[in-house]
Amino acid sequence: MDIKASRLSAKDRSVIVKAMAHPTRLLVMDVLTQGEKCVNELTNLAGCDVTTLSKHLALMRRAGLLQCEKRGVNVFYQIACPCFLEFFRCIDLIQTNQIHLKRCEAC
Amino acid sequence: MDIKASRLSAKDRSVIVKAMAHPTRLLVMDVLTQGEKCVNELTNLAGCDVTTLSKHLALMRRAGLLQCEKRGVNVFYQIACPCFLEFFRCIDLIQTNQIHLKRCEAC
DNA sequence: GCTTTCATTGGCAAAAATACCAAATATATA
DNA sequence: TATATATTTGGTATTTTTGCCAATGAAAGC
Repeated sequence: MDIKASRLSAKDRSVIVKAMAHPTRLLVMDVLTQGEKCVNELTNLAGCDVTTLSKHLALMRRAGLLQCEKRGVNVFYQIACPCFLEFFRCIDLIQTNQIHLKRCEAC
Repeated sequence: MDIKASRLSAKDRSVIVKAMAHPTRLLVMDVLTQGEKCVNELTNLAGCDVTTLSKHLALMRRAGLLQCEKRGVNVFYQIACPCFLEFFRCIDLIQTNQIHLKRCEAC
């Protein structure tokens, strides 16, 4: 079964994009492309307070970026949508591309 | 000649993602997928003050999302990287996908 | 039961982002 | 040159986001 994406409004899109727009959250996304991790592990990798990371994760989950599953005392987070690898490639390309583009003389 | 994207840090990526993370800026991106537009036209579509839109555009340009060209009194903006159509499809899919995903019982 | 570990939530101060006004700049045209 | 139009920049009040502490909840082991 194929899922057809309906067109979102700019407002709705911004909720999702904002949920990615933070260094810590992008780091988490990147780490999770390797597979699921629990909050504890992610906290060590991010190097911030657990409570801070927990709030980042909750935000990302509400936006539909992540899914989580509780097993024992741990809560494991994983990426909800596999298209992010493509997304990051795109983002990285923007920066690289920039160097090759002719700058606008007027601006 | 093919451009190879180097891997960016989460911090560098966040600059680019943040530059998209606003309803008005996403609207602009969407409009510009149809082709270049001048600031005046974009202002009418966005429905905010010209000075506000101008600052949004400057931000997006600095991040490498947009390019601009001055012709006469007008400054025309266009998308710098064609991969955004793919990007938006991905974003829209997240929301649609969300409905189909099993919610995490623990969270 | 009590204790420990893992994770989330409430609250709040600090930092960042946003939006408008006023002013400046640039270009075309009379 | 003076005037009108298009756009950008400086300044600032307002709103939003962020990050930590303290407190709470939840599961596992003693």
